[in-house]
Amino acid sequence: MAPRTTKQFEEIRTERRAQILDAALHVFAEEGYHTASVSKIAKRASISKGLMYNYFTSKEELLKTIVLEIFEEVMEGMDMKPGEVLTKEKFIHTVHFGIDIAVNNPHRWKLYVSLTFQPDVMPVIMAEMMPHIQPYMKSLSEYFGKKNYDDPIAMMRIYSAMVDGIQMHCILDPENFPVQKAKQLIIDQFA
Amino acid sequence: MAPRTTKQFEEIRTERRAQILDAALHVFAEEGYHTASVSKIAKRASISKGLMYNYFTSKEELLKTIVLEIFEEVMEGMDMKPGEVLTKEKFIHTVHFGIDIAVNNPHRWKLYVSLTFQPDVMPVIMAEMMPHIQPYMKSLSEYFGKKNYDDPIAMMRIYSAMVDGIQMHCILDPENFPVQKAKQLIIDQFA
Amino acid sequence: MAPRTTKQFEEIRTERRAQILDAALHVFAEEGYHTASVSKIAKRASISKGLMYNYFTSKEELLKTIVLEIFEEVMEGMDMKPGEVLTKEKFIHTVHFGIDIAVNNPHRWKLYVSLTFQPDVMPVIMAEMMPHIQPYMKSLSEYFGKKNYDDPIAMMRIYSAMVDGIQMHCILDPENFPVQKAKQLIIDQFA
Amino acid sequence: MAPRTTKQFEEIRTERRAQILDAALHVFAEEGYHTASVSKIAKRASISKGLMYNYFTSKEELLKTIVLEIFEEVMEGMDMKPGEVLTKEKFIHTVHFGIDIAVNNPHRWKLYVSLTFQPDVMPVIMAEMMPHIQPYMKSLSEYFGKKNYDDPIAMMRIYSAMVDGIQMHCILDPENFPVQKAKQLIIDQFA
DNA sequence: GATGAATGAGCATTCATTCAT
DNA sequence: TATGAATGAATGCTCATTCAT
Repeated sequence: MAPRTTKQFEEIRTERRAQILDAALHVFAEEGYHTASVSKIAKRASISKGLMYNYFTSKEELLKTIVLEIFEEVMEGMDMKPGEVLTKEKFIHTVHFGIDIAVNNPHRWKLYVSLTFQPDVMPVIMAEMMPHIQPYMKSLSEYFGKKNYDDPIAMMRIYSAMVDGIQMHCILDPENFPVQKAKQLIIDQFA
Repeated sequence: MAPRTTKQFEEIRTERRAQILDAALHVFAEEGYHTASVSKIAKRASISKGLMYNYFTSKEELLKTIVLEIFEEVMEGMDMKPGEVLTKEKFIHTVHFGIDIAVNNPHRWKLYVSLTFQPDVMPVIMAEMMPHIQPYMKSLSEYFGKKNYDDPIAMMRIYSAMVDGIQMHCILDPENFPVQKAKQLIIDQFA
Repeated sequence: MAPRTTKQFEEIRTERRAQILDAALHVFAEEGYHTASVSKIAKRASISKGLMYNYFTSKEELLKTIVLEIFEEVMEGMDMKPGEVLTKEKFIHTVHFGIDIAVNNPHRWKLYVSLTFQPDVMPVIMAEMMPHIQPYMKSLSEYFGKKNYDDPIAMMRIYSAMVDGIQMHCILDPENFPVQKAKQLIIDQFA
Repeated sequence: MAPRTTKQFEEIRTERRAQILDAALHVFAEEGYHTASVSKIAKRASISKGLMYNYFTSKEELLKTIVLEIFEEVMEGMDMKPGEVLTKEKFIHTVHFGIDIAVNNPHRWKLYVSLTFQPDVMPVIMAEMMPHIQPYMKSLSEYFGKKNYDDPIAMMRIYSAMVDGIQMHCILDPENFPVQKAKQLIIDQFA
């Protein structure tokens, strides 16, 4: 019988990979990174534990991959060129996008935030992310500078904190949290 | 040797208990709840593992105790009677106190927040807390109602989210976060 | 495409086989039998794991094959007919050949010796070899008998032990071990 | 009830430790280091796997401990001061002792030799030992120098090889190998 | 009260081997 | 013939918890 073509193999791998990542994300979100067991992830992905290790070298790599994937999605969605000066429209788009992404990906976001508070897992990942976040924070500071705030960096920090708080509540109680109103308040306050 | 009096025993117990809780808090904060080992906690408290189990029935109980302790401290500090109608001064005090407590107890607070995102540990504790939080949220809603906001409950939620975000950033970057300015912004916005 | 002839297929098989054995030998020698993984062997032989199992039924068979191959090479090189009475020249040739084979095939020999000390793998192989070694040991005993040693079998054992020791050191430190001098000493002592 | 005294704890630990090392030695010798499982060692020592890790941090540490213990025993038994010039009597004692130790500790010695051929385990240990072996090799070289051999270092190497070969055969076939005769031959040849 | 030896279930990870294509 | 995805049993190791003293 003819062996599988390279393309067939690639398709299998791509699909399986996604399957595993999806399973991992859900199990991580449901139980937390440490409590989640590889067995459970494999079971949820309907594959054997061994196969998981054919795709990812460790439980930690699974985590890193998930976190970096959403991070890239965010950075891309923000669509901010390094050094770019924000217009009001762009700023407003940023607010909407930044909050919506948490609303639309509650699992991923929950995982992401929970990791921020787990001193043992994140340092490596955070270190990798920081350089990419810097320009975004700089753009924000400059935007606030343009608006004649006396301490634009402080404003940027407060703005970020408030958005993070809103994201948090969106995740923890998506049913009841008044997202739209919250966005409007942020925009009225900072834009 | 003269036998110890009951009172002496009690003193020893009280002190030991505090010793253990303090050790646990630090180890939890440094390594995260799951990564922290009972051995390490015992070592840090300079007692044996066995003795720890004489004071707390499990690692989880240690956690619960810590969380509930800070929770009680918060509720007490808020000093809000059920059904009480907030004055502006009281509201402002609430803002200050709520943020300061995170600033002054970063370890405890970090632990507290991280647990909020660990679905496997907290549910029990959260369930226990909820009834105590309700009246506080009600008081806030009513305060916002008095100020003629059209949806005071939504305001209360947004306010809470923003304060939580600020607390978070205070913990994660205590050096650089502009706490005072943030408080002022909150007060200007909501008081 | 013209179908391959039977002969062509055979050639491919022979070559592949050698390829695999060579890869296995090197990986075994570099990492030890147990540590070596089939994946690595396949990779080194530039074939798939599956194909390897088409040629050898197991990792252990790979090992057996390698060991038996060198064993046959040795027996052939010794060129000793069963029952043959050794001349001095033949004995000297035996010494040279026996030591040179280790010098010239350090990988194979190292593997061979290491297995001698791994009780879990060799018994089967050793059992298979023993009958072939017997006549060689007998010839040696008789040679020593002719030379009026009072216990020729003991001499044969001691001689073998010393040669083995020399082989060992040749393998472990080929740069510095004085092979020629060692051979001469053996010959002076026993021939 | 009175807690155990420190001395009692020490006794328990000393005994258990020996128990575990003994079990490990036998299992290693019977199955080889890699094939031996920690479970089996624990079972043979009649303790739980967990307890083993209370005494040794890893399977590898078990191995190191065993190897270093016998190594120290050997060095002590050789009783050779660094820089010491060997007398004939001392040299003869060395031969006897060096071979007897293998005869008397076949398990340990077998383990020791097998490791010499396992490229993945020993490097670290060997590196640690080398400095201690150097002076011993130097003393031997000097002894052979005194006897007017033209290349005393070569003689020392050949001597070592032969002794190693004899040790090897003593271990592999203790019943039949003529130890006494072998010693005598070595002494006649080199002393 | 106090100790730390002891347990055992659980976990991440590896790897020889099989099998559909 | 040839591939590499897939399996699953086994392994080293950890750690909350118990218990004899």
